[in-house]
Amino acid sequence: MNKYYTITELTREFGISTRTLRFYEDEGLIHPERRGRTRLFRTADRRLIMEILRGRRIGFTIAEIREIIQVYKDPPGEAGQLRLLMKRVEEKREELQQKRKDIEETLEELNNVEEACLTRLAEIGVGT
Amino acid sequence: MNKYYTITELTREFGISTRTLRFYEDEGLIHPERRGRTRLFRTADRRLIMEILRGRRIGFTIAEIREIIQVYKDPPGEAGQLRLLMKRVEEKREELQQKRKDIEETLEELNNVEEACLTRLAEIGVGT
DNA sequence: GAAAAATTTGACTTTTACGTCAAAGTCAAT
DNA sequence: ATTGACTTTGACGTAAAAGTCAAATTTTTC
Repeated sequence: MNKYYTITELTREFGISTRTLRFYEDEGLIHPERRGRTRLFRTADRRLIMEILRGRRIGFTIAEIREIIQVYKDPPGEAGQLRLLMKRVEEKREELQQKRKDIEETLEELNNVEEACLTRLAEIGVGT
Repeated sequence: MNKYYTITELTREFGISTRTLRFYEDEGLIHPERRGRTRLFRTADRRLIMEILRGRRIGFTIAEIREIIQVYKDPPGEAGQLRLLMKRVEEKREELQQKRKDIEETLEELNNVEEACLTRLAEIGVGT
């Protein structure tokens, strides 16, 4: 079938605007096909968008996301480049591990807040 | 001793600028004491800054961070407010869990990239 | 107590990631 | 062929989170 997605189908699915997708195209993150001037999105484009949005949720900048996509598209062949890439990977790993730790600590705090709320609610009104 | 920290001590420790700390003060996140016009930071301020930076790393906005600080400073007493807060806590929890999942997936991908690099390096140059 | 270093304030600028039009083109259905 | 929905392009706008710069104070050090 090789179905095409229209731009609004995708914006609805992902809760983003057409402006956002156009922006991602301008930034070179996606390259939907065209019929005339209208963009036609393939399944591959859709998957890529999902990855872009994941990167966005994590807090990656457009430049970082572009870089990641780039590496997947054509991985470096030369040894120096490979080592450089590995260094960058290691940096990113540390950043993400820190972020994960931050998140876990914050989740803990959310638990405390919730408990405090429940306790307080029990104190003032008997009904839950 | 009840030591004071100067603004630059803190900027150096946390790798941020004085502008950032002033900005956080303008935004009502911190309230360092003053001797004349100069800011004097206490240990409590320092801890608060650490929490602000953690929030920042997670991707919280200033407004969200302010809200969190506010809840800690004076938790709501009224039942309706408490329920509202619990709802917000639940939303944040889901957001953070999603983010954690995103991070874990990305860490997995980083592993793959690293392995691919190592494989490729082994292929081309024998020396590691 | 004078010079040097640090700090403050205020105003203006920048960057990122889009939002918001407006005008024109396009396609699907009537 | 026209209506109406959708899409594109381009230009300009915006909000958040600082950065930058200059001038005035203040503090510290010798």
